[in-house]
Amino acid sequence: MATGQDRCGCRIIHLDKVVSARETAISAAEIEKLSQVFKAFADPSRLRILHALQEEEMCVCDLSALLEISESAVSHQLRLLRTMRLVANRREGTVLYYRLLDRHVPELIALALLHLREE
Amino acid sequence: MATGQDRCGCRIIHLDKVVSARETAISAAEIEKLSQVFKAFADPSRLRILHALQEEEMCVCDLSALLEISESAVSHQLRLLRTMRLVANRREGTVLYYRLLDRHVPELIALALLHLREE
DNA sequence: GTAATATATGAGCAGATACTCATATAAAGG
DNA sequence: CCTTTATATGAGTATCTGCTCATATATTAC
Repeated sequence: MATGQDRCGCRIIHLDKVVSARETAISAAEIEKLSQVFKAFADPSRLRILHALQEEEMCVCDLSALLEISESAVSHQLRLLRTMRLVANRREGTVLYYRLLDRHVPELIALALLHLREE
Repeated sequence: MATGQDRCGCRIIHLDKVVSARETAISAAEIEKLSQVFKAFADPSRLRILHALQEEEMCVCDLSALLEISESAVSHQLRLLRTMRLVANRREGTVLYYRLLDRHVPELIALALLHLREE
């Protein structure tokens, strides 16, 4: 494991802090996944989709009308959310109804909103 | 307010759902701010910085050593987090010590981690 | 004052991202 | 079978982002 001192010009003032931070640090793999979760929430269109689905399942063209963006754009975002396992769909004829797949989604949005509103 | 029907090719299958979703929708301004909050968490380097600062305040070069990225890169990320009012600093001589400015930061990270680990 | 240290900041660039547009697919109706 | 409807998907593109590199600033030591 590199200490950081063996790298060009990389000084450490408080080695103890760095060492103890390394001990409690989240693994690189988990950090990567974590950042992708937040990335899923880090776009206005996806946020609005996730928030709308909190109330009830909706199909692509309804979401398109709600957000006032193209159905293609909605579909692309839904694919990303599907890949992230945040939403799932159910087919009824030609219509696909999307729903939230995870109870943490509303919690994360609510917590972030709380943060905003306390500023 | 546009109903969505007056736009080229924008169909609505379930008008009732769209209308009720519009009623409970978060305002555009808040959606924008919300997405920026999540964006602040949506990068591995920033996540690691925020997580490290949960334990104790740290200076730029310590964070640089911890993350193994340049001090300039850390400084740029810290500026973003400062602008977002997620961190603040205190000067002691030439050293700037950064700390978390918001109690929701650890909560958001913990909640997202919980989500990950329940998969 | 000058030099050194710790950090900030602007420009520039490679990669990521959120859309558009055209095309493909899947189910239902005829 | 062919057509329509609802959605998916690939390519292309403009914008955004996270870094590097060079330079600027602020504080301390001399």
